[in-house]
Amino acid sequence: MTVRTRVAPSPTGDPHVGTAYVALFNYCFAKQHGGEFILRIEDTDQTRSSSESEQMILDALRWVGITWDEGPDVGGAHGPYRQSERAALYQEAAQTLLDGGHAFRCFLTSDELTALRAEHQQAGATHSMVSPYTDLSRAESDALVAEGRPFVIRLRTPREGTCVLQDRLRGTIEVAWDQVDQQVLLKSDGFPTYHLANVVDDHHMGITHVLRGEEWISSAPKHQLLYAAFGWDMPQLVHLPLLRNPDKSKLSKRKNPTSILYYERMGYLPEALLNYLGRMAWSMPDEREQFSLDEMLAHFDVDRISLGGPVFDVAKLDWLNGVWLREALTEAEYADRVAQWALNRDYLSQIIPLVRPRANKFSDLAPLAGFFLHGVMDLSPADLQGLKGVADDDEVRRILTWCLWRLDELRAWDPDVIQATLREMAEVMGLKLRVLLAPFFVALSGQKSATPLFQTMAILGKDLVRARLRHAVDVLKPLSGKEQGRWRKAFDEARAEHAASLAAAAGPA
RNA sequence: GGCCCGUUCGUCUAGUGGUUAGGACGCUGGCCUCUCAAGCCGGCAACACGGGUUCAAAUCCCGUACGGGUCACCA
Repeated sequence: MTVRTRVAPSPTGDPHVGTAYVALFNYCFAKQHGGEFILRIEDTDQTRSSSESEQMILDALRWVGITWDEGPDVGGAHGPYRQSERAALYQEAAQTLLDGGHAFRCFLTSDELTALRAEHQQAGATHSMVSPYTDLSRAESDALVAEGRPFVIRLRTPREGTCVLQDRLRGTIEVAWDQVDQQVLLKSDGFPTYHLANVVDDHHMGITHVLRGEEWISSAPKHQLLYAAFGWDMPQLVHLPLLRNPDKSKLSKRKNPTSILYYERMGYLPEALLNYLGRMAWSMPDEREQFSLDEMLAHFDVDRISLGGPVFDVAKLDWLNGVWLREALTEAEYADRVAQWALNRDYLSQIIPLVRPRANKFSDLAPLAGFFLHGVMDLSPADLQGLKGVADDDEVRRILTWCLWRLDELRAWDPDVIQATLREMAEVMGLKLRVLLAPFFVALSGQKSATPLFQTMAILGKDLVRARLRHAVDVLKPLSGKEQGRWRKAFDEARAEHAASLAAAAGPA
């Protein structure tokens, strides 16, 4: 049997380092067994998935140096590799489950569901929730469908006994069946949830080993149930420990840069980033720190994965990247990489329109545009103090924090959108645009004035902007947990108020 | 809160019954040196706790504590 593994990202945002981490382990495992590694796009969430995100994820994985044998862009014998293009398969699978009595239609509306959930919680129940439609006869169920009642298809779970699972790294895991919920398999929009699509695809794509994040352990019983219902062999499960923030929580962009694009932008070598990810939860048998993908592949041993969740430590990544830069590249390669990074026609041509009006000679460019080549800016509190129209440190922190939150919601990232957003924030906060923008110039360029802000932000990119703004806040005083809560509430209220006043102004004439 | 997973220096880790518990990052002292890095040499620093099992436990078992995940028509 050929070993086949996969990574199955959901195209709902920036390419995450966690995706590269999981991909790396899957890749190494498959390749070292002479197997195949597949990339599948899990875009069953119609409201959040986007093709831009999919493209970014593919590009980012390629950038770090991971390649796949089958995938949406390279094809393969088990396609299509995008779940949105496999809808019929899931419909059919759901029907099979329904017919076999392994699933049932649930006609609960979302309001009813919410109410039920609240009740369930209130009662302090220690088992999972059971739908009132669980035991509806097929005839009754069909009748409701004929009436046109919307429904979802849920998994029928045993209410007693114990589910026994095997995890390659953790051994036997036992879960009482009454803890397993009647997971929605097919949503009312006809799309499958992760659980159904994942099992169906892994089977049809011949996946033999599933290396995935630890967060999936608790849903493994459902998956096992599905495999059994279909009469399929279940792949071997390997739950990898989750990458963590310094505070040990699951790595999140609120607390740590998580986008691969950020690391690319900061000037890390893809080889170094991948090398670093390979050091997360794993080590070379001889404990050497620096190794290439091929070297990792040659020595990889899935059973030597350690289980404590590793903290993603940028300081060590910096050191490792430095080792690559100093020792692994020739000078010529080094020059090429620098050019590739930022000193290229493409990047310069974005910057030049902004600095050309301001420069009288090329040597003016360094002070004018040097910040385009920086990581986070080297700031002291004084740099952010005494800005005209800004009351105090807390106001600067509040401006940056609120705008950061608002900016995080943006999908598009271009000068117009940024401009509209910041103008809106000025209104929300009751500040003149000029005043609101003042801290931005300092945070982003290190100077009180710089190139036009909105274009500048667009060029710097969302990730770097986020990092610099957050750094500026931290330089004054990091946001405490308490402030975070208070400010978030005030932020939401101010926005609601602003929206209301807009509505009133535009109201019926 | 229920359930599940985890726990070796601050961080990444080696270690699978007998080790002075090793390495790496960071921090720190020194050497080198036109400065700063880099490099080299040294230092600080860990088996969460409590019970067992055993001649012997970081390693096996049980509890406790702590951390994490999960309880969505998101993945």
